[in-house]
This record gives sequence, C-alpha cells and structure tokens, in this order.
Amino acid sequence: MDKINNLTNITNIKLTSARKSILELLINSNKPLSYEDMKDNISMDKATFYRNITIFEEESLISSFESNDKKRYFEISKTPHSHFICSSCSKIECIHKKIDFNLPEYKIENIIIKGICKYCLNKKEENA
Amino acid sequence: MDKINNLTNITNIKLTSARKSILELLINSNKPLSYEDMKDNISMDKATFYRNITIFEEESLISSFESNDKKRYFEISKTPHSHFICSSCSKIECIHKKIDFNLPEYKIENIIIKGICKYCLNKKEENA
DNA sequence: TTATTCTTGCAACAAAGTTGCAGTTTTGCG
DNA sequence: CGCAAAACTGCAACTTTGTTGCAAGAATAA
Repeated sequence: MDKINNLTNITNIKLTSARKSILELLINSNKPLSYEDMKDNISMDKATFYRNITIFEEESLISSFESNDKKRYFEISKTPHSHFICSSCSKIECIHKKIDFNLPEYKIENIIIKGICKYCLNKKEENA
Repeated sequence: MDKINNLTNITNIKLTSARKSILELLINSNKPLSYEDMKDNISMDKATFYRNITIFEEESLISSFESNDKKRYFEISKTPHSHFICSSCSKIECIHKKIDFNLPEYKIENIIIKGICKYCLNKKEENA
C-alpha cells in the first residue's frame, strides 16, 4: 500500500479501487503479468482494465511488451532489465544482467530475448 | 530464383507458385515483412499465406517475431541478428552487431530491442 | 485411369484489445 | 451545502490479426 502511494504521488493519477487492485497485483509479482493472469484477482471489466493500463503507461508507472502468445504483459517500471521469453513453454523470465549494446544513437527501452529456456533445454536432453 | 531453389532443396517443401511468391518477396527484402506488407504483391488468400508461413517456419526456412503493432514479421533465416523496433514510428531495423549476453544455459534465437530510433530521436530534438 | 494426398479459397470463427455510450462517482466552485 | 462539469466504470458491439472447417482443384503414384 505504501508502495502504491509512493508510485502514484508523483503522478496525476487518481487512486481508485480498480487502479489500486491492478497496481497491487503488479507490485507483488516477480514477473510481468497479462490481463489473463490478473482477471480473476481484479473485479473490473476488461475495458476498465485496459483504459487504466493505458493511463499507467502514459505516466510511465508501468511498462509492457508483447510475448509470443499474442498477449501484452505488464510490470511496474523499476530498474531497466531484459526479458527472456521461451518459444517452447512461453514462460517469461526477467534477466537482470547488464548488457552493452553499443547503440549510442538509439534510446533503448526494453530488450526481449527469445529462445529456449534452461528448463526446456534440459527436458530436450532428457528425451534425447 | 536460384536462391529459392537453394533454400527449398534441403527441405521437403513442394515449391508451389504461392510459396515461390512469398519466398521471393522475403529474399528480396532487407527487412522483415508482415502479411500486411506483402498482401498486395502476392495473389493468395490469407489462409494460404499463413499456412505456408507455418510450413516455412517448421522447416526453419524463415523466422518470425511480433512487433508492437500486433503484427507478426517474417524474414528469411540467415545469419542471426537483432531487431530494433521503434516505439514511436514502429519501424523495424536489423542490427548486425554481435551482442554477448553471457547466458550459457539458454539457447538464444532472437533478440528484440525496443526503444526510440535515431530518426525519431532527432525529430524530438528539432521540436524541442 | 483412378485413388490418394496435397494445396488452395472461401467463409466462419477465435481471441486480445478498443470504442461508444449511458449510468455512476468524484471533483470543483459559488 | 447544491449543482454542474469532469472523471470513472460496465456493458455490448466492434476491430484486427490470425486460425480452422470444408469443399473444390491440382499434383502424385500405382
């Protein structure tokens, strides 16, 4: 709760109960969540959900990206980090290693690495 | 044309005229293309397009990823490289720099970097 | 030739997300 | 307070990318 106030105090966002429940879920999650992931724990229409998500993004409170399951995933904007999306099991992992891209002319906002995660690689080896 | 034969000879894919036209477009493009990009230059139903795309991907002839405009982009699988997607203008650029991720346990297939491209950054500066 | 399989187009569908609208709540101000 | 304006929400209809069932047409093999 304090965390939510800290986040929203610096913006112009009114803290309705709908918004609170979205932010609370995201704050307490250690990985990005989709609407699908959240819908059972928030009692609001999806229109309300997406409209509030839009506001949060405009205020840079959260950030989002699209996975390979065609869904958007949302997370609280904290320290910049990369995401690994597994093509096999579709799981998303946060990668907190610093990566030097050497692209001085570009402003990098998000890095998505797609491939096969270590768990799925192990499974493949077992079956081989 | 020779390029297409080189590509398909190593697979079990029958080279219909529909498939030829998809591959020709992708071979002659220097950036990934979506169905939207290609549809005016290929005379086939979108069902045929996507079914053939699925076959190409199964045979690793092409690879794909999703951009932030909710579309899938396709390209011939050649030397691995990264993609920069601009959040402002949605343009996609191929980045041919080698990036060391130091993630030995993972198999990396595609790297997508999202942010603001140099052209949009320049525009912002001009307007400031 | 004839049977089997592969490929294609059409139309209907699926799923994530968006929009219009009307009803409700909150806010601002005299 | 009181009341109008603005902000928020739910519902239903819609948009868009991509998928699927089905029947017809082409290719392949015996």
